[in-house]
Amino acid sequence: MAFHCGPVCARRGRPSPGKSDSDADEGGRGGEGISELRRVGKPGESGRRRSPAQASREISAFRSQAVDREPDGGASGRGSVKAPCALTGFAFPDWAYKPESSPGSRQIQLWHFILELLRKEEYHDVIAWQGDYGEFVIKDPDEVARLWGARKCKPQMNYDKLSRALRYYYNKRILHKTKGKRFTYKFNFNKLVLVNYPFIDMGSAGSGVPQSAPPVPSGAGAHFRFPPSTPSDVLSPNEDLRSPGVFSAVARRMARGSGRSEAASGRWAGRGGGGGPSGGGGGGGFRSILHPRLSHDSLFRMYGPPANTAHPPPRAPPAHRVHPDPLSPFPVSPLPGPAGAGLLAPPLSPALSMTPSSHLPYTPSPTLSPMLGSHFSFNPEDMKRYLQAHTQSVYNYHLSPRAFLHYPNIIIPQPQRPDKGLGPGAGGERGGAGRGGLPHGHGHGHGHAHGHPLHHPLHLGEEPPHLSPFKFKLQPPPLGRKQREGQAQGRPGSSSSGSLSSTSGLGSSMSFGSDLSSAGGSGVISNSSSSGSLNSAGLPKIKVEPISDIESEEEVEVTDISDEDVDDRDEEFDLFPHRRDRQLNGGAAPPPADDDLDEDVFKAPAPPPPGLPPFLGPPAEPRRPLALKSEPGEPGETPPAGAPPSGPGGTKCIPLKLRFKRRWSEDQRMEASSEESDDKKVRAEGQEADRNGEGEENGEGESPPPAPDCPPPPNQRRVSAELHRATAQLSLENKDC
DNA sequence: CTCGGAACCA
DNA sequence: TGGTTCCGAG
Repeated sequence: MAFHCGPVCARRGRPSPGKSDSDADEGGRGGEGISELRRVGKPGESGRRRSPAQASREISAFRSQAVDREPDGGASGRGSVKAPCALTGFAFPDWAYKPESSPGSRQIQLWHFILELLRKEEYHDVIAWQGDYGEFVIKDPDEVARLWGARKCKPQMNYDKLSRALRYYYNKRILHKTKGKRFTYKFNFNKLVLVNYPFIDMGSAGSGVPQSAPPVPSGAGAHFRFPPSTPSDVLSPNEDLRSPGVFSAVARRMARGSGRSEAASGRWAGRGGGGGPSGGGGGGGFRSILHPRLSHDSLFRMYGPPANTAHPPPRAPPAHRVHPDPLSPFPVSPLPGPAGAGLLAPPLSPALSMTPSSHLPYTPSPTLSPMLGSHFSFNPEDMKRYLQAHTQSVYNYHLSPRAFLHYPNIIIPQPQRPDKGLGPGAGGERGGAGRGGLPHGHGHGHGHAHGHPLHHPLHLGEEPPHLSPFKFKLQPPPLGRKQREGQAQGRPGSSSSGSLSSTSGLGSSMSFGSDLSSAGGSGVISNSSSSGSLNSAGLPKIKVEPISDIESEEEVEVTDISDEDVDDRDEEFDLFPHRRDRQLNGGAAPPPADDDLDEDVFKAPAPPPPGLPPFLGPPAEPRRPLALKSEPGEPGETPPAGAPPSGPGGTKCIPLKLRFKRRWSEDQRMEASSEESDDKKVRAEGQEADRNGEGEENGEGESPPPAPDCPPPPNQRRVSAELHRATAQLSLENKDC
């Protein structure tokens, strides 16, 4: 067993570059000796014989690490980020590795390592992407364990241990297990990305494309701060993961949002298509991503012409899930191969895949990308682009129309958010806006935490002056299974955990700055119209269109950012949006309406309570507030059974706080039952998906690519306008209340 | 196989 | 913090 622990191991730090081979030392180091004795017994890894090839692989693996770190000269230079290594293609910012930043992350982390292996073709026989986006299979567990052990200088490493480590990621949401499939796990790239790059300023993304404008280094006042957060932030499960509130939100949205109807069900629509292996050129990758349901045209319509004129006309309908690289979860293969073209950014996240490429302003261009060759990179720039794209997509695409309206300029929280400790008001998660704002509620908040607005194409610039950190986070911290259980038990009342408090913060809920308001351009509205799903999602329950029959609920599902947060669920997988719905249903009580509720809350006219700026009613915008809830009859708002009594009708007037509370309570309940929910959700989702015609990720097979449906009706805009109005009214009402 | 608790390490 | 190592349970 030769593990290469050499240099690498020696220092916690990263191996020095180049050393690759050297490492061969085996690890014998006693350091860990601890249990060697014990371990001895285990069969395991130890014995594996490796083929030379493997050996080489190992080496390369190590090497890659070292290499990766090269500074990139490129744009990325900014900040502490290190340049991605072209060689590896997979680069992480230094901080990712660095100890200093985060205590925890001094060394390479397992997920990094996994990703690394994944991106290397050499290891495809050992571990490879498979199935849904982000899903990978460990073909040779022992080998992977060995490699890992080598990297960590833990000769005794075996799959059992490695898998344990992997399981810890579940709670962090970095990974989750694909049930039913052996050795199959799925990355939650959103988390990874978001987590790591929460600070990225999306603002630039807006219209445009970053291409021309590389992200500005933080120094410049730009929002983009690179290394703001410490790595720890990055990964920390509780907050950290979420921290990227906005992003999260986005992600969620992506996942969930229209998701359900759209991508959601489908899994990442993106998968394939576009880009070819090479990443298809610039936009290609994304393009492929478009949600099946939406046509480019629609998108455009919805959002208006892409900011960049440059965009090529929408292509033919993207093939869903077609990927050049079968192995890769990304639309564009992240793999090092030829694909060089694929820029990481976009492809990176499976989530992205969901996004419609069309708008993406972002066009991957080699030039732009520092990492040309690389596919997956954490390079800030790439990430930024990625995120931007993400954002856009999210907002544009996945967010509810409402969201768009309101959040046109969503800002990403700055790295240093004060909010951390936010009080109730603050909302717990840092994440700001995205997070969903209100826990269930809608988030009206302003999400912007200052910062970085995501803009829509429509509104680019405005950033709200305020930087408030995101506040709303109602969600309780993600719970582990155990925790959940515990909660369940404990939580008779409602949220037991402290998280609540944050929740309570309803008020805290996100605050959207004026930004949001600004957003609204018509474009936004149109969005809503886009697909039924969107509508549903977006606007509060107004059914603009008869969406498919699918349960409106689902369709409705998500919507705003606020929803987003819906919490953990989302969080869990941003990637997997659907779950949430399921959960609701499954969840204890939540009546079908749950979603509604959730949404309701959000929907509720959120007149932002004092703390919250009105979600809807953007000041800036002339448009009137939407009727958030105009949901017809939606008792939706009404509290679910368990929910507090607000009459259906009455609900409208209910103070936001109450609403939030209710929502919160519900959530809590749900959470309690959540355990099941996952599975259930999954199933449900799957079902739904099926209904929709889209498959979900359920581990099982891949579902066929979803067919796009529901082109947005032309009148959507009108509708949306109406909605806005209604919203506004509601808002007013609420205020009164 | 998978999960997750617990103790422990760095 | 992020595993690593054991281990019992399903």
